Formats: sequence, structure tokens, C-alpha cells
Amino acid sequence: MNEKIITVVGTNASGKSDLGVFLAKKYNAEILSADSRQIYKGLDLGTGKLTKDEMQGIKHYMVDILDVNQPYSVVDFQQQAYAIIDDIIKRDKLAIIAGGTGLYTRSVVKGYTFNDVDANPKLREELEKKTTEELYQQLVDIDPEVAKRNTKENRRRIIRCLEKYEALGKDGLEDTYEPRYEVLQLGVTWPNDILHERIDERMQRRFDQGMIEEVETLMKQGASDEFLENLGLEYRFIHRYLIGEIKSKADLYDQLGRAIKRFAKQQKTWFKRDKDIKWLDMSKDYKKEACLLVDEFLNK
RNA sequence: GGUUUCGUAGCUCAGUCGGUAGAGCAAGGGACUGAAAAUCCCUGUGUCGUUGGUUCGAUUCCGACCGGAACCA
Repeated sequence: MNEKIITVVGTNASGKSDLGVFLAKKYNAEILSADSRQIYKGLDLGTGKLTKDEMQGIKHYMVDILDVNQPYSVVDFQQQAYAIIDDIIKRDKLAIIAGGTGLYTRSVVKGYTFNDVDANPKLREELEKKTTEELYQQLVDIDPEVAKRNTKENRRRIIRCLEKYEALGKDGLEDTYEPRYEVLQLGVTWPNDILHERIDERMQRRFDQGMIEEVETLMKQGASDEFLENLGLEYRFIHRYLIGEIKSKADLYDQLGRAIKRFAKQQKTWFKRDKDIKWLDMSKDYKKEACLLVDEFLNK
């Protein structure tokens, strides 16, 4: 039988980190953050990273492990996550994955088996010269099914598919799984209007705490424009504000607030697809509900 | 009080030389196995302020009224 682990997923500003800490204390667990931005040192307020105090002495992994400007991907995450989880289990503790990066949690939960195709800068450069339509046609010729799954305007994903095909032929386009753990997935959810209020409040609080200054500091320390832009949300919009692309703070608040809400919706769509997630209504007694589910899962 | 101007989708507005209307944003749905907070796809019926009139037909023209804005007094 596979070893048991627990995940806590949900949108941003939903309280999943706090629930993770609560469960960790109760069940003698350690937490593995699944957040593609909290990986980086110096990205604190903008990522909603827990402070030392908020961690309440619970060990958190996969936070602050990388310097700014360094590339990172799901594969790196999965590898490290496997190693850390195995170690936690070996020490007879429970591992809880908590985070909003759906691709990261799913890569561990479902056990994606990644084939061995690294990013190929030379090929990408070649492909970048073609139009999206040409690239899509190329993919259709190779495998219409795969092409259909990658919408025809999505240049970035099409290029990745062609990259895999170039390296491994059609096998490169197969998706395969090898689940490694038995997982209880908890999802944290709010009614939309309340979630939006929480997002606005949290954003305001973080601006007051110096979120803009945080980005300024990152820029001074050499975070590249491209890196900040690609981080999205807080870092993208505050960076745009700092270089004068966004004219006023009012515009910044406005645009960022909307972007975060849009992102929350995207997260919801992603998690909705996974029918195994047990959803907790956060406007009710979610801690009790969570404990019931965890007890049942662990004693099974 | 007078003059002008505006009143169209949740918001900002466009438009119909008279044949019941459309963009952006918001909202909703979706894709996504090596950049994932990224990248990308789909979805627009609303007494066109109210009420009379002209007309085969008015949101579109005319009048009155209501509401907002500006200016003159």
C-alpha cells in the first residue's frame, strides 16, 4: 500500500496556509509548500508568504530555496517534493502539501511521469520565427488529438509540444502517470463575493506593509525586468508601476485587484477538474469538517 | 429662473442618415505534463430615462416631464 499524504489546495486569499498549519499541529505533520513563487527568496509580501510567527514552529519546505532570476519548473518541484515527502514519512510524520500552484500539486498527487525533454533554446529560437498558425498546423500534422488539446492560439504550449516531438517522436506527446502516494485532497472554498472582499482587503494590507518597496528592493538587487514581468500579478503590476507604465497608484490597485480575482477564477477552474478533491466550505466550521475527513483517511 | 448638454449591458462609452443595438472592462465557462501568479480559447436580450406625438414602423425625429452636468443670470 502506498504511503498517505494530504494536500490543501484552493485559490489565493482562501486561508489554505492557515489550515495547513492547523492540521500540521494536530496531526504531527510537516508542510511542503506548492507555490511556484514562494520558492524564491525575497518574494514575501507579494506571494503572501507566511511569516515565521505564522508558521507556529511547523517545519515548512520548498520556501525560499532559490535566488531571483533562476529558472524553475514543475519537474524540479516534483523531484524535490518526492525526496522531502519520502524523508518525512521515514521519520514517521505526516506530509501535508499546501499551495495554490495547481500544476505542482497535481504533478505529485497524480504522479506525472515527465519524459526527459529539457527546454531546447536552439529549437525554440527556430520555431519562434514561424507564425502561430504555421506551428499549429505542424502539430496537427503530427497528432490531431494532441493539437486539439492545445488551443490553436496558444503559441507557448504548441512550441513545447513540438519540442517534445523533436526529441522523442510521438512518444514524447504521451501523458503518463505513476501515482506514488495515497492522497487525501482538501480544497478550501468561499462564496465568490466574500473571496473578492478578502482579496481586496489582503491586497490593501500588503500595500500598507510595504509591498511596493519589496519590489523596489528586488529591482535594486538585480531582479530582471523579464523575470518580474513573468512572475505575474503583484510583481508584474508593481514593476510596471515602478517603471512608469502604470501611471498612478489608483490604476495599480485597480488593475492588480482585477488580475488577482481573474487568477482566483483560473485556480478554481483548474481544481474543479479534479473530482477527488473534498471541498470545505470556509464560511462554516471547516476545521471540524477537515479533521473528520483526515481521521477517516488516516484510519482507513 | 434661462441656455446648452447628457441619460443605451453590472461599469465606461460607441451606434442606429427611422427597420428593436455593439466594444472595452467586469462576470461566467473552458484548456493547460518541463515558463503555470505563466500562456491561451469560448460566451453579450439590454422596458436604448419616463411619457405623449409624427410614422407602416422610433432607442433613433418632435414635445413635455424626471434625473445628472456645465454655463449664464
